[in-house]
Amino acid sequence: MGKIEDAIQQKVFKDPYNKVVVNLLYTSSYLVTSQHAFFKPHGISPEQYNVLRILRGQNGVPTTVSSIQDRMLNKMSNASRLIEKLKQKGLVKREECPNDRRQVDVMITEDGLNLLNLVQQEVERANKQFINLELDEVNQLNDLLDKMRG
Amino acid sequence: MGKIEDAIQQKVFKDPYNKVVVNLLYTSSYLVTSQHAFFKPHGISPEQYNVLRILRGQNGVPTTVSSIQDRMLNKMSNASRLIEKLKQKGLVKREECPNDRRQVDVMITEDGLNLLNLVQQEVERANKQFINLELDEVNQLNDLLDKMRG
DNA sequence: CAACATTTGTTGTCTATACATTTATTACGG
DNA sequence: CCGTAATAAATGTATAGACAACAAATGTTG
Repeated sequence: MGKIEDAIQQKVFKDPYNKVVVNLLYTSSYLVTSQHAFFKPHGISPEQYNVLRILRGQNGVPTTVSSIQDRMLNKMSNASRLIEKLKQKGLVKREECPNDRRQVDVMITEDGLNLLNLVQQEVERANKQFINLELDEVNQLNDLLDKMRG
Repeated sequence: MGKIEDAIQQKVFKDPYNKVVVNLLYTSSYLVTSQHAFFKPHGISPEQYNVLRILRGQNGVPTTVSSIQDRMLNKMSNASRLIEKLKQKGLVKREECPNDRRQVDVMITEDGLNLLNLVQQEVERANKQFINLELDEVNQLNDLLDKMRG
C-alpha cells in the first residue's frame, strides 16, 4: 500500500489537516523527482518545459518576463534566469520591447516548438499512467485541490 | 474562486489526469512558499524543521544519516548537508557510530527540542487554517493522494 | 587473510527557489 | 519640464534538490 504513514515511517499525525499537508508535499516531491528523470534525456528541466508550454500558448504573440512569471507553477521562481537558460539552448528568443524598453519580448523558436511537441506526447502519456486513479476520482481530486486553496 | 485554470491562466488541459499533475505541483508550491515565510523568523527552513521532527520521533535513540534520508519528504534531498546546517546552529549533534564507523549517529539537542516545540504549535495551527476544507473532505483528499501513488 | 564488492557518508557541480538589491526606463505631480 | 515614484528586468546570495564521484569502513569469498 502507498499510505503516507509507510512512505515516511510516521505512524501518527496531529490531525487529518496536518497529515494532508505532509501528504501533498510528499506526493509533489514524488512527481517532481520522476519528471526530472523524464526530462533529463531531452536536456531540459520540468520548469523549463513549463515555460516553453506557456510560450507556445501565446501562438506567436511575444510575452514579457513578468507575464511568464505570473503563469508559472511556482510564482517565486526566477523567470529571468530560466529564460536565459532556454535562450542559450536556442529554444527561445528574447528582444527588447519597442513600446516599453523596460520590458523584454520572449518568443519560442522553431527548435523550441519541435522539442516541446516531441516531448509533450510522452509527458502526457506518462502523467496518465502515473496516476493510479479512476476518472471520477481524478475529477474529485482536482475539485478538492481547487477548493482547499480557496 | 481558486480554480487552477485561473491561477496559472491556462484554459484547457489535455485531460483531468494531466490537469491534476499541474494542480498538485501548483498547490504544493503554494504550500511550500508560505511555509518558507513562516519558518524564516525562526531561522530554519521547512526541510530543516522536518529533520528535527524526525529526530524527535526517535525519543533519544540516535539515528543514522541514511535512516533520516529514508524518512524525509523528499527522498532526493541531501540529508548530510541539512544535518551539517542544523549542527552549526546547535540544534543537532553528530557522532561516529561505535559499532560501524561508516555510520554517523545523529541526535537532536535540548536547543533543537525547544525550538521544535515552540514552532510546532504555530505550524499545526497555521496548517489547519490554511486548508479550506471540511473534515470529511480532508480525509477524502488524503485517501486520494495515497491511492494515486499506489 | 587478501582481493574485491558493498555500504555509508561526504563532497562537487548544476539547477532551481526565495528572497533583496540594483539598474534602466517610464509615469506622474508639482 | 524636473524630480520623484513606480515598474520591469537583471543580478547577488543563500538554501535546497538532483545527481555523480569519491573515500572510508565493512562484508564476502576464494
